[in-house]
Amino acid sequence: MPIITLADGSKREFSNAISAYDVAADIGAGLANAALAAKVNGELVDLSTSITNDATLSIITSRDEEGIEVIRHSTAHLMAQAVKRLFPKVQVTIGPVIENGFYYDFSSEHHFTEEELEKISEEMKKIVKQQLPVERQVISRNDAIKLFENMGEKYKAEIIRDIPEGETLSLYKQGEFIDLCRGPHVPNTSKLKVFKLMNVAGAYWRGNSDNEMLQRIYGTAWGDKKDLKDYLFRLEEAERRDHRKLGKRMSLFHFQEEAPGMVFWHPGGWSLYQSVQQYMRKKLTLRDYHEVNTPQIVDFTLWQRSGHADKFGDDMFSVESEGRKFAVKPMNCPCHIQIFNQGLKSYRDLPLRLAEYGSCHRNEPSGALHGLMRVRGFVQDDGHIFCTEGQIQSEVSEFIDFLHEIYQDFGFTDIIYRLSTRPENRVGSDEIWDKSEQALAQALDNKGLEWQELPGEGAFYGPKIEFSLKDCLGRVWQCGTIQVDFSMPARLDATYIGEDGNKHVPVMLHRAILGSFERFMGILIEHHAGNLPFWLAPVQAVVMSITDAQAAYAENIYNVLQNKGFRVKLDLRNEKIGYKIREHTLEKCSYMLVVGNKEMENGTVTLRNLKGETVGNFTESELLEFFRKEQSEKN
RNA sequence: GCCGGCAUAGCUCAGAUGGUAGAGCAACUGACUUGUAAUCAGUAGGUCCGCAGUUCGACUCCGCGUGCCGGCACCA
Repeated sequence: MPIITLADGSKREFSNAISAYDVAADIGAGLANAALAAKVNGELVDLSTSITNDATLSIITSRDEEGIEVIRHSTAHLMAQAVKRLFPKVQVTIGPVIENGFYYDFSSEHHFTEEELEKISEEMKKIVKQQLPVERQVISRNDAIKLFENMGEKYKAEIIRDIPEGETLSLYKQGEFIDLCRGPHVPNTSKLKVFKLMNVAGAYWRGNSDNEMLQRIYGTAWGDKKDLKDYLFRLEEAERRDHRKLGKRMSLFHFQEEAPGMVFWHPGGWSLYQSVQQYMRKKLTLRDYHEVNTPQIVDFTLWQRSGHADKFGDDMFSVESEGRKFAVKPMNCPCHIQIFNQGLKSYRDLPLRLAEYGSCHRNEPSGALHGLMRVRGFVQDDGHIFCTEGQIQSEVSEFIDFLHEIYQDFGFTDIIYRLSTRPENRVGSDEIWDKSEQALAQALDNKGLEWQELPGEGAFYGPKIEFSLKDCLGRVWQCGTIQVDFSMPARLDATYIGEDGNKHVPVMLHRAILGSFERFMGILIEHHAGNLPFWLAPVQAVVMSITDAQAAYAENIYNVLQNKGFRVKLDLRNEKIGYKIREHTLEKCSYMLVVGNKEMENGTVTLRNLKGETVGNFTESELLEFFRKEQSEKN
């Protein structure tokens, strides 16, 4: 006689075991119709699940986040069924839910085309119309292996073989299609109405590049049509922010074939770059960093000693001269140790913070290049903190505060924190790794930050915290980082004299806030959709005249602003004011200063911002005051 | 690097089935002296990514290369 407690706290008693679906039907036909899955005692299950004992129950519909996930998961199965109908030779592999949708990986000689996505989509709609019930069935591991082998699905069989013996597995069957799956799923294919297949891509079996390349079809699925429409609209909006498009339109930078992955910065882009760099310089000084500069090209032996050549030798650009092999530096840390090593250091010198806007080159795989986000030539806001073991905690903590301050100033508050721990290929003892990982985890916890662990993703010399931001399409890019390194200083003979009069090896913290300037520019451009805040805008103001009569007056205002250090342009062209405004708006110039006869008579300018609002009429001194205030917000 | 796609004027893009290219915007010239997102007219502009090949003939078809795009893998 199960007593079922519903989400609203009400209780219902039933005389026999009852399915979640029947409870929904008992509550109301509308709910039964909307029901996709159920949550029994907090566990997400199929609607067909039979409830035999007292339990709490909530019915999951497309209004619940979990309901949407069930839809996406079931839509992945639906797509696999359609693919198998159209391409019987194809083998299925896995089809998980991802943010905003799902994918399914197929093994197939035949390569799917974009047009075939249409056909697959049509077939999916047919299956929806057939209203096939989706049935769960429990099966033993051995029977499952046999079943899929008989179907010729060797990938599924392989997946099951990797599941520990004795575990019960579940199958889901809809019509002729059977898939191994944990579930839960919608009760019937008729529930899957709002989806769109997005694109085809290659993906390695089990994510390993030594394995076969499968074909992945990405799709999106939603609870109702409006949500799908909104999603597709958001995608379009996002594409409009793409830094590669804006960079071209605003003439900030370009790439060309002769220098793949390396940026040609145009005046506007370089202005932005310089604004960011000068801002960082001020901030670093306030935090007791000392800026240095080290060679671009350094003998390969140094990279061998540091351990980089072993792991990354092939990814370094190298040059040869008089029989010596040099590497174009891929990073700055070994060079900073060389500076540390000059002269005897005392514990009193620690922590010693060295910073460099170090230009680095890495021969990234061609397929990895992506606009400004992933390049071969870049500059880091790099820094290395040499300290004692006891200073790690406070240095990391201070660094996180520093990073937050900087991100805040640039308008970033949505930060993803991740801790990458020891990889298989590494240097240093396990004790040292234990200590380093704990130090970083504790620093994050002390700040009350929510973080995620990435096991095995650390650098070869130490664990790291990664601070990531998202691009316009939701792709996550690492910008900031702090890494604990107990190994490299020893490899490169760094020592200091401790309180005890003996030599000790310092700990080195590798750290960056922006990461690479290039990537950060990309993120900045997308974050602001090109409408950079005043203090960063390549062109802060354009002075424009209505007719020739105001030319001298306009030029004077232009000169005053320029002499005060603002980035200004003058537009005296014989064009209509609407034409000039349109052009400078598209160029994303922060303020437009219009001068006509009215302004000339009153000794003012009319200020218009990028949103198209008239800010007001300003005299010369009022204007300077206004701009100074805008500028000083961040500097 | 791997799988797939793409590469035409400064930019955005048209150009079935092979017959050596076209629009809009931008540029240039001229007229217009203009009040808050496009004034009008005219002119010029192309090794159709590169290299080979098939063909009487290739922007178009085949091959190789390069770059870019979407993923995957990689990311000190």
